[in-house]
Amino acid sequence: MSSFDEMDAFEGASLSARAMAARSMQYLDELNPAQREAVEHLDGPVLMLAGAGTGKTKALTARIAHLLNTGRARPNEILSVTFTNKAAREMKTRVGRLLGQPAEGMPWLGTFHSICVKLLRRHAELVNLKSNFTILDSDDQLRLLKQLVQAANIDDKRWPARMLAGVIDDWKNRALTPDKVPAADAGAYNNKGVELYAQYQTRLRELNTVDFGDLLLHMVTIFQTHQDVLEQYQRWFRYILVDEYQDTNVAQYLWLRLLAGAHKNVCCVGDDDQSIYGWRGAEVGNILRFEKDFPGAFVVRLEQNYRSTPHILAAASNVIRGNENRLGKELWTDAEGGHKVKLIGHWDGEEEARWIGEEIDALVSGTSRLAHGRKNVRSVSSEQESERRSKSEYNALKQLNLQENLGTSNLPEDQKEEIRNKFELDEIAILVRASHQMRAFEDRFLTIGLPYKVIGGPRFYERMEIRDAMAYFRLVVSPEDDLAFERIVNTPKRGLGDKAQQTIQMTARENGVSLVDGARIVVEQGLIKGKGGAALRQLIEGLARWNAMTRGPRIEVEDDSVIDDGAAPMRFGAPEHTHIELAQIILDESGYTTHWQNDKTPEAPGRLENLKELVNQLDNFENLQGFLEHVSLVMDNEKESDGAKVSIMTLHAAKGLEFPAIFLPGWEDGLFPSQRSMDESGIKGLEEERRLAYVGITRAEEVCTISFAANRRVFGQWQNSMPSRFIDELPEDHVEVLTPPGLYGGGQTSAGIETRAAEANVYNSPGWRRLQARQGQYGMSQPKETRNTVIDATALASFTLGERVFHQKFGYGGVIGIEGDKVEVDFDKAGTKKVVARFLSAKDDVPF
DNA sequence: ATGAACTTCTTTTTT
DNA sequence: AGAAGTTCAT
Repeated sequence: MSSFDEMDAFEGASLSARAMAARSMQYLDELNPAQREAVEHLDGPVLMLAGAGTGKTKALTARIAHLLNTGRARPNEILSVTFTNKAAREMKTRVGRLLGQPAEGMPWLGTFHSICVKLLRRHAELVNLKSNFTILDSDDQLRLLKQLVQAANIDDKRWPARMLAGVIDDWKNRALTPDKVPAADAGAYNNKGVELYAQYQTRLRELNTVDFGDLLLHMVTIFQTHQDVLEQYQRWFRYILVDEYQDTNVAQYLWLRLLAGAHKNVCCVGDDDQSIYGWRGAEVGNILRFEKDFPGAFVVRLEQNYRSTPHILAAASNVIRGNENRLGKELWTDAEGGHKVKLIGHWDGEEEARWIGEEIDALVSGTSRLAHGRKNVRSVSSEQESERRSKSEYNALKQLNLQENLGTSNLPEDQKEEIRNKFELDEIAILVRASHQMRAFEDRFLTIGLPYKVIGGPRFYERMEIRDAMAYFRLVVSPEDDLAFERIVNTPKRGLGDKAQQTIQMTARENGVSLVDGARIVVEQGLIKGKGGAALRQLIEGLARWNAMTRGPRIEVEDDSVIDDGAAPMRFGAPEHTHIELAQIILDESGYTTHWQNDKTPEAPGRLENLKELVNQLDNFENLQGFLEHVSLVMDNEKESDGAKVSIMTLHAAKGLEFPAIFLPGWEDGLFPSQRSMDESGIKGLEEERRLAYVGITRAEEVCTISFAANRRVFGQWQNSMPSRFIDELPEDHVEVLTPPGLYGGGQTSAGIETRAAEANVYNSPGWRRLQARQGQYGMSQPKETRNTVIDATALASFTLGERVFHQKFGYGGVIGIEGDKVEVDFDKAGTKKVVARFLSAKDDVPF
């Protein structure tokens, strides 16, 4: 590895400090006082507590510009870490714009993971890896663990490999190598957790592979055990910036502390109220503890919000106030007017989807009652929004038309009003708690022809055909990738079943070689007869041929010790085919393309389409290796957007985004807050759910509509539920309760006796009564008929001994005793419990 | 070895 | 309701 001096020799690189100094410092004038403090306080530890919509990214990018402008650091000496690729991209473009040139000179602006890959490639040998290690995806990880579990003779029914994966992930998040797992965790995974973890790590090394957690873990290990390496980077990264600090886990925290340990020029930006990744190992404690970790830290709060109307802010603030452990911030805004947060209840999930669909139509056509007088709050729109707006020519044109219409035309007042109130589809988003909620909306929007897109949905690179194709590429690039081999030996079908694959495995193991080499031996010795043998020979020969095509003559490059260039030190001459051609050749010659061409299922054409898209994407990369690495790190795909669409996404995926109009459906106890969260993490879990609610509300600029349904299909069975407890936490003065359609006895929704049963149940719930009380207060009419007859269908259900039943909290079980309305159940997972009958449903019995 | 019929279990959230 | 995994007949 390069020495320090060599790095220093790189002084004149990229943007020179002098060029920067010549630029104006105009960006400072655009900041408010708090932002400006955060930007100008360059040295020593800084904690920037930035509430939602307070111009955090603006401050962060201005800070980078200022570091460069004042000559504190060169672009490649600033380490700037984000969590998501999206955030990294945005930072890059905005820094670029600020500097008036592309931010290519900022090689260390990226996600934790992408930066760690770069570092680890340079120091792989220190943790017994080769620098061309591959990165495992979760699919492969699971397959590998399954093998280990089976080899250890563990019943993977009782102890699923998934669970082991979770345990190991958790340890890695806490920066624990197998030898450091505390005794308290020894019982994990049936006492075998630690042992299997160690085996897993060994296996990964054998395969020259790392999983996601390893990227951080290995670097922490290296920094902890190789002082010289650490010091080198401590000196190189003169300034460190961290975005979304509240989401860091222990490993990331250690990594940062090690790197910042010498100069402590670290600026962490975050919002404890937006910490929503605790389940993934994020430690809110990191941000709460910052001042202790870095004594003398300069703490600055950004509290002026540029995004939302006062009503929306008030609603969000009131909800988050319910949390105990916060650093405490109060958002405020200059803006005035705007709409109250809307609240509406529905009969069931489908009706909720239908209603939202109609409201979106109304918003788009300018006739929505949700958004009268939109113009009043336009001035509030934040920077991000105006950027988005200016990006879209279509929108710009529309703005022009709008002004023309308002100013010069003789349109009647009401028509002008309509134009004023119009929203674009891409200004509207639906944020759900759990992704299964999306289906109702997709179904509905498809039938009414409303254009929508699912953000962060099933990802391009996670599709079966893409992963298959990638496995071929991987195998061609690195023939020792056994996992890739396993994936594609019999895809497309080659007549190589379990038995044939076992033969290959055994041969490989006996000879101590990779599966590809094992298979080659199998072919040479003719261990597999007939069709399968011939097909295997063809595959092996193909792999060798394609592998040869990846490179021309090999060229040794002298160690280029340039620290800010992540490229591997070995290069090859120009191959005969471009990697794009090669990819096509691989897919065609392996028979994979044909496989889908012959497939009669309706999704086959789409899959072929995706494969084509995959090959097209290769154009953006120099070679297959580069592409593969990109994919393993950047699993998201920016789909080409043809025309404006409504966005549907999870609340988690919505963090960092904003929309003029937001719909928040499914606010029902058990769904949101999620039952599982509360069961697993108690108060902590509930508080995280509440932060999620806060994140959701604060995404809205002008219109925020919260809704809940009395009935919802869960696992194919109807369940009724109470409005979310968070609804109680909304401040009445800032909420308008809309009258649910179908409440007046009539309507499409009441369907006979079943309706009555469920209505009785829900309308007697405390949540519903609260809602009704509120409606009265707002002068809205009561339902014509108040039904007090309690006919609770589920309570009437009788159970028999031995019957299979389901409980929402405890899962499946068998009935072992009955006492009145209490039933004793031996649950598969939760043990024996006595529960009230109405919380149980017969396994094959629909409650209504 | 393969596909069709049958089962079991799922639902958080993701770099 | 649907995916994913299992079993069974070809």
